[in-house]
Amino acid sequence: MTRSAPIRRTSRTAGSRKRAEGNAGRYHHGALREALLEAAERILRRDGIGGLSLRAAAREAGVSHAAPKNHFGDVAGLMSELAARGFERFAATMGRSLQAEDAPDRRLAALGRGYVAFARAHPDLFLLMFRSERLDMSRPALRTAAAGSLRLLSEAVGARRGEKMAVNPTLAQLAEIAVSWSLAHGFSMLLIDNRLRPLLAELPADNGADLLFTAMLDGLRSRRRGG
Amino acid sequence: MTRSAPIRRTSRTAGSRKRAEGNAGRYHHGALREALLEAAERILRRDGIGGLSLRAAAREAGVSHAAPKNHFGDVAGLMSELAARGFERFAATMGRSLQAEDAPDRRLAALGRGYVAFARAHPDLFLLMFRSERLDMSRPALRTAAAGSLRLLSEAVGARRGEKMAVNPTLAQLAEIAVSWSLAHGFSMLLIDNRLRPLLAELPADNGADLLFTAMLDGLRSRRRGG
DNA sequence: GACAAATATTTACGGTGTCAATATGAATAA
DNA sequence: TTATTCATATTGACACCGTAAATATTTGTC
Repeated sequence: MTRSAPIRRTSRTAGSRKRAEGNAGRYHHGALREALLEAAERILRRDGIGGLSLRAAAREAGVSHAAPKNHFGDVAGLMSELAARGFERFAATMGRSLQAEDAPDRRLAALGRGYVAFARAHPDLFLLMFRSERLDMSRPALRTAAAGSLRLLSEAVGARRGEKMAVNPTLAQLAEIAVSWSLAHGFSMLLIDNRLRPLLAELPADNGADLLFTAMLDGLRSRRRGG
Repeated sequence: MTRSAPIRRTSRTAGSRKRAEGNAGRYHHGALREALLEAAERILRRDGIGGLSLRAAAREAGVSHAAPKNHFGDVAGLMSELAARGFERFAATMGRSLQAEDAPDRRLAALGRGYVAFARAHPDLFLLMFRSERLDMSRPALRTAAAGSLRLLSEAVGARRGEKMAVNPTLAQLAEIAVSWSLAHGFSMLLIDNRLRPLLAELPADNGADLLFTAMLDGLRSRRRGG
């Protein structure tokens, strides 16, 4: 993730640079789109998904409440671009998890752990990424980014099955993708919505979720051997 | 001070019944709590979760926007009571699914199908039931109703394992509960959020979701036998 | 009938998204 | 250089939203 840090130079030397990066305080911000996305992500972390609004992002970025319209159109636009970035980081997280393993079945399990780890590390971003009613799924950036994450899963499943994923996947392939996805997604959702508390209450407080998820995968594996 | 508005009286005969059911239009509604819950559910169906608000529910019930406060306190109160009712019907749906089967493993599968069927039949109510940020999980009605649904699942898993669920469940038991729950929940969420579209595009349009979910459960069963 | 408690309304405040009108400045052409 | 055009930002308005305080009305109870 090589994103150049936004240098907020408040000096007014600024010269005649195109799209200066640190125009805070000027009438034309210069890099407002980027600044708004960063502001929105900051809000998401600090105040949760309930605190994120167009006006809040504008306030956080230090511009007027209507300024975001030029860059995102409406609130769904901002949310969707933010979600798209989320999916990119999501895929990166799972990609790193994959690299740590070699055997195909272990790689699929690692993908699942990466899925859950991302949801736990960025719960509100994760919620936003899957809150369709606040998103505009027709946005190319969002479509592409979401599709990228799905491809990761699809290929990991194909590898585990020792099959190459063709244009027309079989029902068994689709079913295994759906199983893996539903398992990781359901666990993540229930976990960050605090719905697993009754189960986690029976487990060590510090790493109960990890323990439980590992036991879930182990249980499925032992089933395959005839449990 | 002469205020013109509050005459309203639509001239029903309206004897002196206590808690009459048809008090619409009177200053004291008589059964406003119930009416608000029904109004809210109607809105949820008609306008989706984005259209549901305290004021919208009051409007739909024909009372002033501040009237709900007496019965639910705040917006989380209304949402939570609505979610509690949702969980009761949720449990009833899954209970009916259970009754249709006899063998424990088929009963667990039926529970999962009931889970998904409810989510598809009442998508916005289902979303609300699991949207923790808009709920007050400390409300007894909601706690109780949610716990009831979980107990259904817990017992179905216990029966499948041929074990009685004790006060202190084992890790393997917890793991199987979490697997079943995560699977049904993740599939439901992804389905009603339209995230499974890439997968369903490869399947018949009319019953692709059923086909896929069945294939998922079959895949897991065949694993147990050594696939 | 008088009075207290419950319930509903009105009014007000600050928050939200979105739109239209306006202001500013950067880029471009003359 | 100067003039003009166009993208970008601000301002103000409107209709929603949740919540609170003050007020009005009805019900229930002495």
